[in-house]
Amino acid sequence: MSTHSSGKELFMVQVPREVDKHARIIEAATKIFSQKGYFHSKIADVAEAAGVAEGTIYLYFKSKEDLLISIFEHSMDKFIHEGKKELSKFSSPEEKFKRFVHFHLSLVQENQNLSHVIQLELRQSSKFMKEYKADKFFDYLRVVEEIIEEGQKSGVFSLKINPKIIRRAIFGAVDEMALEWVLMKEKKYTLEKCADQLCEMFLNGMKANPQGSA
Amino acid sequence: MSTHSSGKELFMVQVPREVDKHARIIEAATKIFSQKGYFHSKIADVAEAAGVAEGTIYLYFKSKEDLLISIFEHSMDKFIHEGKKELSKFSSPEEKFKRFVHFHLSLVQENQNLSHVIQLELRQSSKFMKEYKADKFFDYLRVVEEIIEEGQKSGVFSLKINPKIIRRAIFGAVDEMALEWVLMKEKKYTLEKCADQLCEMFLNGMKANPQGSA
Amino acid sequence: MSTHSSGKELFMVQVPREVDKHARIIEAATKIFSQKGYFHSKIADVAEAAGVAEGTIYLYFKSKEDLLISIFEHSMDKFIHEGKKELSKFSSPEEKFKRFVHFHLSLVQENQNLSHVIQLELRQSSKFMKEYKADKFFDYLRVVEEIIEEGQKSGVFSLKINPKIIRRAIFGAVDEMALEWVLMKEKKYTLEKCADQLCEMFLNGMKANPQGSA
Amino acid sequence: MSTHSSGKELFMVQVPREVDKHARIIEAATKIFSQKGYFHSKIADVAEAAGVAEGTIYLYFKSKEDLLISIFEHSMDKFIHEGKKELSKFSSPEEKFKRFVHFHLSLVQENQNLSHVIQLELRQSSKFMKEYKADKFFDYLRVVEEIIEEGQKSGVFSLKINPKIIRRAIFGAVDEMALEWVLMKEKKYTLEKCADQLCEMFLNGMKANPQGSA
DNA sequence: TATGAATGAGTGTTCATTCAT
DNA sequence: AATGAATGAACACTCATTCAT
Repeated sequence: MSTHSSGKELFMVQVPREVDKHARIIEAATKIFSQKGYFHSKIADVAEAAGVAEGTIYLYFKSKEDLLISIFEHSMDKFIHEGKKELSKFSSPEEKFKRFVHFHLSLVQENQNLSHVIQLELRQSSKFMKEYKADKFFDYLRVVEEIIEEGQKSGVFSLKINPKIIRRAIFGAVDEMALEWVLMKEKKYTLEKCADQLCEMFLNGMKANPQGSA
Repeated sequence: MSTHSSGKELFMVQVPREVDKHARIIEAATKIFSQKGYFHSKIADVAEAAGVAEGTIYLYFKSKEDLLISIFEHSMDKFIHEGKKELSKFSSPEEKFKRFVHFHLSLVQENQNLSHVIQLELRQSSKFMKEYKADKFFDYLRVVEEIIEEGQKSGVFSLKINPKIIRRAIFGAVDEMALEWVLMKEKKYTLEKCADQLCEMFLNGMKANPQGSA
Repeated sequence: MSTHSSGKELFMVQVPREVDKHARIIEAATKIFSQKGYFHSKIADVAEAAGVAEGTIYLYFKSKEDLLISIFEHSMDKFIHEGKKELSKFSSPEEKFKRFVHFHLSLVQENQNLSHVIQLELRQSSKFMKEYKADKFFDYLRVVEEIIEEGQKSGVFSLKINPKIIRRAIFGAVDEMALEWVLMKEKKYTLEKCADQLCEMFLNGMKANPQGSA
Repeated sequence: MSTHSSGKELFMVQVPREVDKHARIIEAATKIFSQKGYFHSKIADVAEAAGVAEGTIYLYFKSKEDLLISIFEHSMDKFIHEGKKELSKFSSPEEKFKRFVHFHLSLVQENQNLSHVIQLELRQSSKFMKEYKADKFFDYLRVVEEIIEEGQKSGVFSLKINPKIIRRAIFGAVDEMALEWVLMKEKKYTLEKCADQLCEMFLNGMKANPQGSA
């Protein structure tokens, strides 16, 4: 869309900023919400950042809360889809696991504002906490769960592991890691480094005991 | 508590129930904030729950935000102190680690409202995020870090582990676990079970390689 | 009406459906205003009911208030004209009076939405209250006044009656009657019945004293 | 209440304007609503006129609409009560009728703003139109109905009169009269004069035919 | 100390009106 | 002429905070 904007202007001079207001508002809101926090952000702030009038926001979103939730919905589908595609390139569960960790962390790195909003601000919406969280979020968790189960079946991950419990622990670890990194002002280490450390520990931790050896 | 208040007044005329009130307000705020969320909670709600007038809250706390932060401060000192005491009973880093996980999870279990506030609501305060988080929260993280370092020194934990990174991953995993458990309506498994799974995985994950094998 | 529109276009190319639209908007506004009240009606509602775009309304009416006032103007000319025509069929003042009451009530009955708007919503317009009311409305009142005066001259109505005062009382009675009837959900009696009762009372009330006494 | 305000200030300097804020707000709202119309009146206008802060209004009234309805409720009880008391002084239905007309008109005269609000602005409230109107307003109408029925029983009013229909006609006539008078800038005649004209006409109109005489 | 009535700044949302197409 | 997306001024209502008692 934005990739051929220069070409567009050649013969469509009169469509100056009409490039999907919906997307522009989402983008602006993500930035503002992540900077100031949801409750401290005013609709006027978002409107200004998006370069539209306040009223325009209500043409695209029912309410401020709807806008917040839309940020989440808008991104999650894409991420889960991309994530699955990324993982499908690899067959070994260990490799998949590494890819998952790297993918999640790089996603956070590349979408820091969005991550911030999803991790922190979204919980301000009681509507979201009641209605949405389960669906999309558990889709995401299930990806981890499936990797673990696959590894257990192929004998590389210990059968002692309860995938339903550990999937959440892994998510928590990866996400907290990401959050720290996002909030960190002077980055002390790369996310790559973090990813490696995490993978090393988790893969070791879940490794099936080399029972045959004894 | 209030049953011997008349006796108290005999020799503590000037501290009749204020100490009591401070605590009662903290307690009420913790409950209300965790139920409704910080921004959706009104000072009037807290006042009612604490059984005091709205104005009274301002005799003990500078502002609503100050009250929120006070909840954190009030509890962290106690928890870190208790945590260190608990851990000091054990000498092996592995045992200490297990204790830490169990201690944190049981703390969450016994103080669900407080956990909720600290984990979610506190981040609403920009003042907290800027000024406080580092101090008390990192004190808490440092406990984990020290256990890891101790384990590395004594040769039970791998030297490949970067304590500064992994401490946060562990905290994230344990805390997310706890959060899930707190939010779970029908508890599908005990926190003990979770703790065991976490310990198993982390201890395996951090274990020093059986060097002798090479 | 719309059935011969193709023929119309043959020699009236420049007035294709505008006349139609003006009327359609008036009609739609009358319906919407009477259903929801003037302030609770949105231009968007009227536009939808009229089957035109919002902006189109502003091609025919200066403002929402102008639209409201136009409803009144549009109908009053017709009604006064029809009323006078109807009354002119009768010569006796008493008969004229009866006709007037019946005519007004049947007008209300047949144009309930319009009546509602004129009786209730129109007063929301300060412009109307200041500028218009006098003109058209007093034209209407004058019809009653003239009947009374005529009756007084011909000796059937008492000279004690002050036509300027009583015309308004009569209008108020008839109109309140009509209003009640319009708002009444289950019609308890016909407007004919009401008209008869009103005429009976007013005609008796205005009747000249039995002159023989002097 | 307001009659001894000067005396009050002598020894109650510190209760300067505390004289029933509820009443002061009602009074201010009545004035503002009648001057500008309900929808054109802002809460800020009412607050300023009442000498209170905007928020204070919401301590006494749930909403702007509630305030409007309260104006009505607050006055109707009093008026109906006073009206019945006034009427009870007289026994002849004709005299009662005259009293009713004079009472209503003088009420309007003395409470012009209030009359305006009740007659015009109140209808803006859909809540009122649905829930309240029936109750209090019909109480008022019933007073007229009872007078008519009493007169019919005692033989002074014609049995041809349907009290349920005529009560409304009378109310409409009296009220329209009052409304005209309220809106009239230069009063062309006294309300007394109007009252006399109305009574004369209605009493004649309802009079039982002197059947025996013929 | 304790109260809670009063304050008034602050903001999400609406909707009549405009104007580029 | 017709459209309807965009505008932005306007306003009811909330609620943290104050302060007279």
